[in-house]
Amino acid sequence: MPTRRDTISHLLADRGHRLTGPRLAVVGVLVESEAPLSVAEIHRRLRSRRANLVSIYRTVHLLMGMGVLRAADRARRGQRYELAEQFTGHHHHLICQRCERIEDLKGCPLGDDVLTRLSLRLRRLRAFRVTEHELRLFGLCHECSG
Amino acid sequence: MPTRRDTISHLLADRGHRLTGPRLAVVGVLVESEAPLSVAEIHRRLRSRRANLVSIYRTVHLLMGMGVLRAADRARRGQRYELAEQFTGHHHHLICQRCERIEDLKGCPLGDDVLTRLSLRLRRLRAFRVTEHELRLFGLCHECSG
DNA sequence: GTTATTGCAAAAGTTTTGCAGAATT
DNA sequence: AATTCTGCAAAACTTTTGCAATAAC
Repeated sequence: MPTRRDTISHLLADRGHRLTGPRLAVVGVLVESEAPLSVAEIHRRLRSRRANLVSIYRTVHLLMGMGVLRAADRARRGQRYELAEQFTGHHHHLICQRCERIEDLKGCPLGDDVLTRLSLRLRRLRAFRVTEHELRLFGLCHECSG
Repeated sequence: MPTRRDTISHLLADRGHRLTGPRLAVVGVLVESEAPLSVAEIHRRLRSRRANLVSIYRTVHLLMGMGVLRAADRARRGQRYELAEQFTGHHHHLICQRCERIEDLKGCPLGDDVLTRLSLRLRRLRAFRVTEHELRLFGLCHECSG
């Protein structure tokens, strides 16, 4: 059974990309990690010298283009802010992947019951206390899907 | 009935903050906006001259500290990346608000049925085509809630 | 041997900080 | 009048780009 590392290496090779030290190192770190990592964190886990920071950026972009990686926070240009829910009411977001428009979706597709059960379960099983949640629906807005 | 703008102005004043031009301008833009805005976008909407970029940053931080604003993408230090779901399986994230640890939550609290109905509804009513979704549960991890 | 890839240097973009002058209370 | 707040300048970070040297095929 091939490891995910091997699978991704072959994907790279098959598409004509070279299997270089920095690329394999970055893939290795991402495969081992149980959580999303920033470029700086990848660099740190490589003990700073198996790949230059710039090469990590380039490798990450290459892997994103191939669909092997995805960005956990997708804000491209700067953090975005909105009024707290005491002013806006509870809502979530529709995010267009093409034009980056963000629309509000009032209310909550997760019912109160689902949320309550989920919170209880996470508290018991993982000792995690949920205080807030956020649902983001990605896709194409009415302008971009027309 | 007081506008949200008035409510926030009074909150500022009550806590001893001064009601200055730049602050009121930033609050005004955020109250009017139907979507989260970056600092650069706020600046642009103010036609660049009612407040300096630096003052917008400071106002945003002030309002965040007061609980009036919240950040839509919460990554503090750089974008984070993870393997695509073809490698990890469908999952969501538990995010600790204290130590910023991110844990995976395998599976999906939104059932297939909820998701299907939601997608259909958004397509019909808003012409939005959902292709992906992401649920983030914020709270305290087992280390931080102990 | 060819060509893609790396690493350095440096630029571009975002966010933070220090400080003197301006504005609010 | 007393402070807080602003704007400028400049620093600290994160991310991107150009180019010569290096490494993969």
